[in-house]
Amino acid sequence: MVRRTKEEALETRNLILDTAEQVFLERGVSRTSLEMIAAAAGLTRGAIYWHFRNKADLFDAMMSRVVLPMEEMAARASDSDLDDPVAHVRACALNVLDHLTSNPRCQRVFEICCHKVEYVDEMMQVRQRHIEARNNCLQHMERGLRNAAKKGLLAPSVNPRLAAVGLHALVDGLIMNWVLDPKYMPLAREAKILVDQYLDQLRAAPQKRAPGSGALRKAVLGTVQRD
Amino acid sequence: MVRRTKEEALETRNLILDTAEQVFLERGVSRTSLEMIAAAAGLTRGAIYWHFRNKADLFDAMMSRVVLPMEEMAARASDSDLDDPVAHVRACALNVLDHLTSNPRCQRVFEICCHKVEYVDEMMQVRQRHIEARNNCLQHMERGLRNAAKKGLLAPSVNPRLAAVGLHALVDGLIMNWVLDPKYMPLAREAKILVDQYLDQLRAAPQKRAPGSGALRKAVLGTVQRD
DNA sequence: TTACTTACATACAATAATGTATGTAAAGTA
DNA sequence: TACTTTACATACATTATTGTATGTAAGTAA
Repeated sequence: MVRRTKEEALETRNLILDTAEQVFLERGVSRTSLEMIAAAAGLTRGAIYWHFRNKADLFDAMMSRVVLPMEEMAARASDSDLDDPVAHVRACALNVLDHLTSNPRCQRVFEICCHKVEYVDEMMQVRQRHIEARNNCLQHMERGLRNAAKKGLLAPSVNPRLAAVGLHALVDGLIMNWVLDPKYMPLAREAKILVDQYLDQLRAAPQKRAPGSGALRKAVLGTVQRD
Repeated sequence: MVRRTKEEALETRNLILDTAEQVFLERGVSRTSLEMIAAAAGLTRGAIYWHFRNKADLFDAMMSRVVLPMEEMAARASDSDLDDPVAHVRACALNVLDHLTSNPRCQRVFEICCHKVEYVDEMMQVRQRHIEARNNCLQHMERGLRNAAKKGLLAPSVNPRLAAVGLHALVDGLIMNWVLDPKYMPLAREAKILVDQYLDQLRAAPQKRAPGSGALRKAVLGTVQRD
């Protein structure tokens, strides 16, 4: 291999990351040596050690390519839709689902960080990052629901924190099970129905119903097909 | 080490499994050598190779100590409560939660198989077993809800399969997030509330409400504390 | 053009883990 | 009691992987 210019070096770096994704997915992070990645990319370990300090650093870079854009999405989502908090929460959840189902790289990396890596030592910080992202998401949802409650959009008996925990667990559970086995169900479509159902239930209190919520409920449930 | 009798050999086997649990939890499955486990147990690799073929076999045995009892639980649960299917589904979900929160070994092994192992090669069969168990659980829930629907216990608009998927994802999501970080919330207590809330919503259809369901709903939501 | 730096490839040394083979003392058995 | 088997421990050979050190040709700046 001959000497490369700066742009070509960046291409090499991306090639390494792409290849690492592939090989990690096939063989798991622990069982892939840097030699395997290098060979699969048509390079040598020298190239990898030039761009990354070691396997953990490479893994981290691979994660960042997926996580950073998603964190930006979340940050942008915080600014909008301040007038209808429930719609905002809904949009957030559906955004994540949409992004996941439409982005193959995201799917691969999710599969890797869910089932192809062990969270010990240096990897523990990735896990910590995951926990913090979740807590952020929860706080965000809770604030949204709390605002909605203040505007009288929710049943007065609804506990915003618990409702947020429930919604998050529902979405997270759907995602996890879909990642585990994509034949599980058509994620984007059915998750949407379930999320709407869940949110509608928060609105449709027996005591006092927001106008139109019944209609929404009926419409939502009406899309459900028996098989 | 001197020669052991049969019962003592069984003790040795259990000691190996207990120790493996510990070390896998601390260092991850890939990074633990059989030498580490042996040393931590005050034995040598010879003992491990006598009782197990290799690390995968040892891992499998460790899993079985937790999974087999749970599968038995599930099998027993299928026989009872045929008159009130919804209560049955509820009991199933809460049983799992109760078992997990009250059984430290179950917690350790869950943590291991969720975050300390990579599902490749021989481990793929463990994953397959997980998928099948989930599908069984889903089918079981769906049947329960379908029976409940036949008895008029559910809103007619409820799709049993989708409702089962939702309930399962909710419980699974709660468990996963609690395993990820037990500080997350008091699992047993709050999950119970959310499950009841979810099931009550299936009953409390706008069109036609089963008698008493409104009271249940109110009682359930009433236990929610604002913090 | 020279001198320096970049972007890799190649070579080397050290370690660690695995599976198997062999050793051994006690337990079981006839 | 003598033999066989069990339940381990010990020793060995092989292989894989890592980090680093060094080499090198091409780009880049003065």
